[in-house]
Amino acid sequence: MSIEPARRVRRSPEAARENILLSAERLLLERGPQGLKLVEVAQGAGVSHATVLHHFGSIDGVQTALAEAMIRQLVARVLEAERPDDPEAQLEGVGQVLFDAFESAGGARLAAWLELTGETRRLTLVREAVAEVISGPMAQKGVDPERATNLILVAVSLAMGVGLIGRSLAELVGRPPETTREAALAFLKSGLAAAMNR
Amino acid sequence: MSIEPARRVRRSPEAARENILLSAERLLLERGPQGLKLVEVAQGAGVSHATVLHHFGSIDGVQTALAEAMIRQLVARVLEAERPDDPEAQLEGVGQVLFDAFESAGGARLAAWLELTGETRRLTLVREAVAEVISGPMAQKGVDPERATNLILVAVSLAMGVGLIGRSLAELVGRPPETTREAALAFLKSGLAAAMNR
DNA sequence: GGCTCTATTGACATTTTTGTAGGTAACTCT
DNA sequence: AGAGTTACCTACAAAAATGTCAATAGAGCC
Repeated sequence: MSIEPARRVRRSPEAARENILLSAERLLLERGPQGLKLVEVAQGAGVSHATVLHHFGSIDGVQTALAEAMIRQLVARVLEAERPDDPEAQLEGVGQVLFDAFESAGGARLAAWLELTGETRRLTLVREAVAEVISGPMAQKGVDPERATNLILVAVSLAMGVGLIGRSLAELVGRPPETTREAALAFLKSGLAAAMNR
Repeated sequence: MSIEPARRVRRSPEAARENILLSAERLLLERGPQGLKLVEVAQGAGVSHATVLHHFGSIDGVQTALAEAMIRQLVARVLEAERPDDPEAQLEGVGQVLFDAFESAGGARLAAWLELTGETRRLTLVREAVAEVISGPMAQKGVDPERATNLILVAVSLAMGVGLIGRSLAELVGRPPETTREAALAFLKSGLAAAMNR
């Protein structure tokens, strides 16, 4: 019996990259930064590691591309909250969405990873998103930019912290995992309300 | 000229371990989890990498020990805030200290690292610290345990987020780096006040 | 069908990282 | 001073991870 050469799947460059990045993201999320190895990424994507190199040049290339892709996702997700025309409803939902974004799809873990890796330069997209919120719904509600900025800084930081350690923290003190998130959301909401009424 | 065998420093096992962990911590903080290599740790500690293995068995041993040591530090730092006998003063300073703990000495980065690595089991110490605060100053001020827990969850998460991305975030939107921290602290303080008065 | 283009791959080469073994030297105790 | 203990080192070995290269095989086009 002859050895069958494995049947190849040939993708478009874009599809190939996306496929690989998907595997990389999965790995990053469930194994941590340490688990981002060339061969594992390749395996998870169902291709040889040479293919990964072909598309990204090096393992750093993969990291960089992954970071960019994830950030794009994160920002897009947050900005979706701006859809409704009513600024009131927008702000109502903004906290919700913010928390979702950082909690699901590993947003917080992404940010933490970026920080730990020192790749904070890559965050231009985030700046733009923040600017958009400040000049958008915030301004419409008459919050002065200074205060609006502060609020956003706090809200994002909080979402980050909650997304990262919220669940474990709650479980650690014997509460259901969503407790942190709910408490934080309530806390944020009351703070927001206080800031708007003046 | 003869080759001088390098003069050896002989430490006690404890001192040796501490020396090595110090180097490891430095590396973790400035290079990220990826930078925690056996030889680099050894170099930074001024010993051969074989010595590191002698004391910790493996690179994982180093990681584990480091995590434990750092957590111990973090918790100790937070609990220091309980020194003053006056519960009012305690709560006044608790936010401050919490933020310090997570910001300086890489507390937030440690926590993030733990999360990303999935070593969250190791956090028993944290649970104890939280319990202590709840049954200590909080109870004395008459805050019911449920609400106290929620407050702590939020405060810790916030401190975490601020410690991790606070500075970059502020700079990202063109503010001085301490802005996030100050805003968060103010936000937290007003929230705390609200929670106490009822 | 035959041609071109290139995504894909296996096999090899290199570098990095981790781990092992045996001897040496610093310290303590008698 | 001599002996025992063990932290420490150098040198070597093994494994893991990254990267190179030439050949192969899908897919579109003539």
